[in-house]
Amino acid sequence: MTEIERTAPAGSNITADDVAAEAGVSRWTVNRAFKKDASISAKSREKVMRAAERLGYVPDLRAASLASDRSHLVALLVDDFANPHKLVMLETLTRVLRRAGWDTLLVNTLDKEDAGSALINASQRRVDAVILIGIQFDDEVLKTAAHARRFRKLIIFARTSQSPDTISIAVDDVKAMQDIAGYVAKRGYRRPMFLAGPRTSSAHLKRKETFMAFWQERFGTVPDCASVAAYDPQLAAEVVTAELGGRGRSELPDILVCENDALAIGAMDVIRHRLGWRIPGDIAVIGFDDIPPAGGLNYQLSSYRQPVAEMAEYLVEVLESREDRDFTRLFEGGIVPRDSA
Amino acid sequence: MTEIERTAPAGSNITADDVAAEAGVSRWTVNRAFKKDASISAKSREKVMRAAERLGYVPDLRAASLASDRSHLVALLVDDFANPHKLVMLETLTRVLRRAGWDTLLVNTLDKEDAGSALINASQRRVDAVILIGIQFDDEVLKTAAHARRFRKLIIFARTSQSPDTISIAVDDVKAMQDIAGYVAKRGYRRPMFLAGPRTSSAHLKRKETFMAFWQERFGTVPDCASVAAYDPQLAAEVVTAELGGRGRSELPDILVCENDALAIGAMDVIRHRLGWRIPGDIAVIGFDDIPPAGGLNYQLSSYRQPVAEMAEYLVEVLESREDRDFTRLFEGGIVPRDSA
DNA sequence: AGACTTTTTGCACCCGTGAGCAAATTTTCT
DNA sequence: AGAAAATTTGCTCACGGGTGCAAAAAGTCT
Repeated sequence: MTEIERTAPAGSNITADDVAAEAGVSRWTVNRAFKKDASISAKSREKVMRAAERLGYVPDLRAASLASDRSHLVALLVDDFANPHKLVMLETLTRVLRRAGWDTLLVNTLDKEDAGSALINASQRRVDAVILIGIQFDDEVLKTAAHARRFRKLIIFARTSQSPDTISIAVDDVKAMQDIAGYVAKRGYRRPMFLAGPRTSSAHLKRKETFMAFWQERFGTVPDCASVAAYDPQLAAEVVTAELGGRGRSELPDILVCENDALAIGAMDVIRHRLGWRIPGDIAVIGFDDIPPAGGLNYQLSSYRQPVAEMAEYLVEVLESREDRDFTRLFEGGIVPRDSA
Repeated sequence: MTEIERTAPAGSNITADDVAAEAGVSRWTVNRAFKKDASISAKSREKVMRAAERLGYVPDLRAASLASDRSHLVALLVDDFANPHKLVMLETLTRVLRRAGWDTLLVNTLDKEDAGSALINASQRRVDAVILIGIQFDDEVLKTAAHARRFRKLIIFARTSQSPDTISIAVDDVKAMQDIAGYVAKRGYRRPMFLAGPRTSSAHLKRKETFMAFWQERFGTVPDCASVAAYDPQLAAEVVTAELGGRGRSELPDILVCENDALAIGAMDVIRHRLGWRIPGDIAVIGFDDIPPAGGLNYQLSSYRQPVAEMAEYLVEVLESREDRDFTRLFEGGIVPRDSA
């Protein structure tokens, strides 16, 4: 190796020491140059940055994280990839987090048993926080999490949980579902059927309960109800076929209130193409989440939009705050009326 | 702090030293216990694991990565969240990678200008490889990548690139499109129109060119062609409206060959609901990727399925191999015929 | 049992950076 | 100019674990 070698040979390891030598300062000055709000003169920073540029140096975040005990890294645990809404959430979260200087580890929680090992996975990378956006995180899993916990914050996003040591950032499901129920009633529907998703003990959506309670109180009747094992349009299609197939028009509910759009879309497909009814003529449909296809020409699905971006911004605030007590922060969205109901 | 403190107080930092003390061995024996294929007796491993369990110890992968220069971490750069196929790819990749012991950093490349800084981002985490699954990575970006490169491998997934130092893992677009063109011809369609996605200089899909060439050679005519600025159903809808709106039935192409399903689905929506034609009666549609809704009741879209899981398995092989020359590995999928064409 | 081979264990040194303090330098004020 | 205050810089020690070798322990053979 000659001394002339200046430009970074691809793959080599330029460290702060190399830059320090090049710039004629100490290693610590180099590190300070890369740190915002560090105590360093504009002149030396400039000098360092120039040298770093020449050598192709970027600080090693592993070492930084090791030394400072802050990784600026979060783990996103996801298990529910059949729901198109997940793509929206992933996009929003990664965008907002990255803008704020946070990196995201995407962990696919393969199945329920796997949730625990996914948490250990995250622990080993020493993430600052774990964010759960999935459905199969029950109390048991969360308890495991609390045990082997090597991260400061456990955040449930877009869902609320009663578990201790857990932060929830979600839409106010009760308020939202009351809005929907009110909308359904006001539009004159009187024989609703509720299409629910899977039930988990923790991190529960209170949508079904709220709707049922509302309806019973208002009209004294208990609506029909069906449940789907996952937020998957195809599964929803099967359930709706089983429920509504063979019914005459008069036996049909007048509206299908769905726990979210993934279910609603599967239901709409069945209603139109397998059962041959028209929407909203024969039966109306309303969903939740306002996923992209809901606004498309084909579905024109009335839905409820969560302020996902706003929730993500708040998530960043939570990550950046020092305190780590548990709490729940609720947001409010709004109904997006379209043709389907 | 008393000496009685045994169980890990949540958030504290148990290190290999602590476990070593607890198990009555040296720190290195502890680390060996956690390393597969390490030179350690079954007895001491057992002893160590028991102690680790008691204290709630898990090895720190930051430190491991720092010391060994292997992070077992990859960065996934994604920019194209409007395409539902991305969700499938994300699911498959994260699942397969995790099974093989690799963690995934999901980086949302906000826009074209941002691609460079996304790469630096990944570099700072010292990932072992960067995987690109997006559309806006042009030669310039890739050149930047090659420059500031702190990772061993740059892999373009589900797309091919001519860039040097770049590994491509993709479906054989030429072969695939020839299959599709053959299928279209055999089904008797004679006035196709091609709906293409955005063009990028590098990492190009050769689908359009292949289809055009095939058709010209076979029938001597050059099919109509339209182009959409992103793989987004909504954008596709606009383009198709502009192209086909106002045409009479006889002026219509008899089939719309789409570069992928995201475009096809947007096109189908317009054709049915805005233009009022029937599929495949008035105009047929064929896509690419076989995204979930393609198989749903509503679309029943004929498409081409890529062996994504198989490609992901191969990706793992590439990650695990030592050599880092550039090459391209092509896979073969197959047409999934449905009602739309 | 003694000599030799194989397995297991311990150790020095290194990976690249941060926190916090003391020394050096610059700026400000009288 | 000289002293005090403010800013900048360098340094020690620490973060947690991997590499490769040497010492120790265990197993094998005659």
